[in-house]
Amino acid sequence: LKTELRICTACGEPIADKYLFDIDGCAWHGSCLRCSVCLTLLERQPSCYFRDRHVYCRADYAKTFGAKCSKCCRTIAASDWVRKARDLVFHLACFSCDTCGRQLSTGEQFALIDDKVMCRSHYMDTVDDGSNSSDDGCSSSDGYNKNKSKRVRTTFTEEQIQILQANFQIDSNPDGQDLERIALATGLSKRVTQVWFQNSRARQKKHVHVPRAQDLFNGMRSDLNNNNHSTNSCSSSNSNTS
DNA sequence: GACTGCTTGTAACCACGGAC
DNA sequence: GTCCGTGGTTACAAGCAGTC
Repeated sequence: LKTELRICTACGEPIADKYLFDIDGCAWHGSCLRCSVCLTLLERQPSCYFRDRHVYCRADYAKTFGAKCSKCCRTIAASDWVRKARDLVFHLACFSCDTCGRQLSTGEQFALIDDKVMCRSHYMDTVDDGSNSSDDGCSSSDGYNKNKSKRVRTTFTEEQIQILQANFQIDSNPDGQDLERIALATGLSKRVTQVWFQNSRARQKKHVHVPRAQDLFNGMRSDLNNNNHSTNSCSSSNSNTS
């Protein structure tokens, strides 16, 4: 509450309102506090950003001044999952080996050479090539085969699982565009997302079948109970089922 | 507590088939 | 031929029990 009238930074008019917005020494009418990019009214927003005498909503500030992914050079949104390597920041899906393109997982070892990310195996290849044989032929054409038996397992976060499961309930068989959208939302690669949906469909089928077998078993048990003194063959089939 | 071996769940992969 | 789905398999990671 001010005793002297202050000038609104946006409209230049004195502010006679009971309340005003004061950001870094500049004042606004509540009705004048808008994002300078999208013009969204920020009066009731939980936060806003102020830079070079311009006000921004959260999203536009991130777009304009936010960190950029060191791989794709696109802006990193506040909601994006990221990985950090030294002072570099990557989208989760962009944090992949520059040689083989494989997305790197949490806890996995990697190398950072001249702002390029390398998985452990390709980094070791590079080191080996430099120190041992300069070119033995096998690594140049298909060096990945050497490490093909080493399968790297992605560990999903709880949030990623929630997003995937929510989408699975809506559509268990999403098309390519939906897969890309879900991949973007989770920060996973499209391939990993696709495999997750494949496995989930298989799991669902499996779990549908298991209860039926259980029902069958329960049915047999109830039959057994109904025919209280049945023959030994019944009990033997019972044990087989279990 | 540390180590080992076994079991279980599941991500990733492969082979195959169908649709286009 | 390419793309995508399914079913089956492989390999990884975590949990658990047993042993020292």
